[in-house]
Amino acid sequence: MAYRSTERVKARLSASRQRIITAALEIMAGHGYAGCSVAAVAERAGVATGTVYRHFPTKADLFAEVFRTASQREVDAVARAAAQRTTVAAQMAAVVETFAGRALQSPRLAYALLAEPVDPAVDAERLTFRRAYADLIAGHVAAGVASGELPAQDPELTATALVGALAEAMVGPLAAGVAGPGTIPDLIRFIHRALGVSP
Amino acid sequence: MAYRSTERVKARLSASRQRIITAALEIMAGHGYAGCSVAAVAERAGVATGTVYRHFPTKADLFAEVFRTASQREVDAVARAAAQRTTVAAQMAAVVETFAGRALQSPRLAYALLAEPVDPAVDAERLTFRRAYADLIAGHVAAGVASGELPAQDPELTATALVGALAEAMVGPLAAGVAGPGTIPDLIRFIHRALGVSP
DNA sequence: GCAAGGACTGAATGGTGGTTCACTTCTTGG
DNA sequence: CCAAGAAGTGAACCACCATTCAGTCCTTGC
Repeated sequence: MAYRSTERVKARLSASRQRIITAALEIMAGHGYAGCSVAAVAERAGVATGTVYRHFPTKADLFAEVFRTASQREVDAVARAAAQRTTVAAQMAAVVETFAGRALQSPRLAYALLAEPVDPAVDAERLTFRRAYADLIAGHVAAGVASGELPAQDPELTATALVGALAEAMVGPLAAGVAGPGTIPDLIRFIHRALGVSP
Repeated sequence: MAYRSTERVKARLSASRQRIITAALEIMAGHGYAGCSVAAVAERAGVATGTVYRHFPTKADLFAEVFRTASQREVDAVARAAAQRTTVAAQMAAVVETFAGRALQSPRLAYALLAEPVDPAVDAERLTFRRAYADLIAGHVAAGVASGELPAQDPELTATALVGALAEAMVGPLAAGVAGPGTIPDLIRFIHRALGVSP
């Protein structure tokens, strides 16, 4: 045997794979999923289209990973912001502010992640994205119920419904490019009421 | 001139057009939007594919109308159910029960109308669907705020968020085919809290 | 019955874009 | 430097389907 993959090659492969994912993310942020042909991603990553298929079996697999990466980043940011607060009320305010703030910062990407039409296989990844948010929120809600800060309720259902409310409330502003100044505070008030935070 | 379209022909044309819409709806209810090739719709309607294009300029136009028809039916049913109640609390309970009940009755269709990936042009029609629900809810909320049954709030934002909550809460059950027995009552409680209905 | 003109047909067309693969280039151990 | 084998290339391929259109069938008023 005259060839065995070495560390240096492994690193280059991994870097190449990463560049493809990054390129896909950048195109999504600029032109949405609709602008993400495999050829365009490859060109931006500086590789040939065929090379994309050395790293991902299908386009759907590539974008499943792209969605996973982007989602993780968003969920982490929101989780980090919430973790710095002590009451559930403050935690949920942080969730809304962070989620909405970041979405409005990159509206095209947020739209792609939240609502843009995509292949069914990629759509499935979106479910886990929303699920991750729901889990995050459900954790805080359950803690709030346990501590008595919130009234008794099903944390899962509350969290799911809140994720839907948050996403739906952002679709309009994302399409418009900006949110009215009252939107975020109003949304926080809505969510506090929905949680049963005592006024 | 030896030919002028007569009533009988007009009626046949209109019936044919209607059959195409109905066929599309039936296929959506059975196999989702994904199963709705023009050829499949035409076959089910008992016409040739070309005939579809004598009634609709493009597939997107056909499905815009299909979505509009189906949506209107849903919104009307929900509006009718809500109109029979007198308090906002009862009206919103009726909204949830009717919306969720009907969705669970035809889960595939509900999924197609709510969340399935579709052409952007058809997706736009979906926005008006959600908008119609939001307007319906916003009307009741505004009345409730005016009468003092609900605390001060932006009825538009509340309604939008509630539509999102409702839709999101249904996606899981729709995928599963059934909702847990507590889902609908819990959802009603959630929505009552979110509206600020006094307990 | 017949001419005019619309309705209907469905096989052929065409555009799109994901996927492949024969070939080239690079990497490795000896 | 060489042979073996992997990585990279990108033009060609192909499947899928919406859309078209030349030919056929119907309907109408005379």
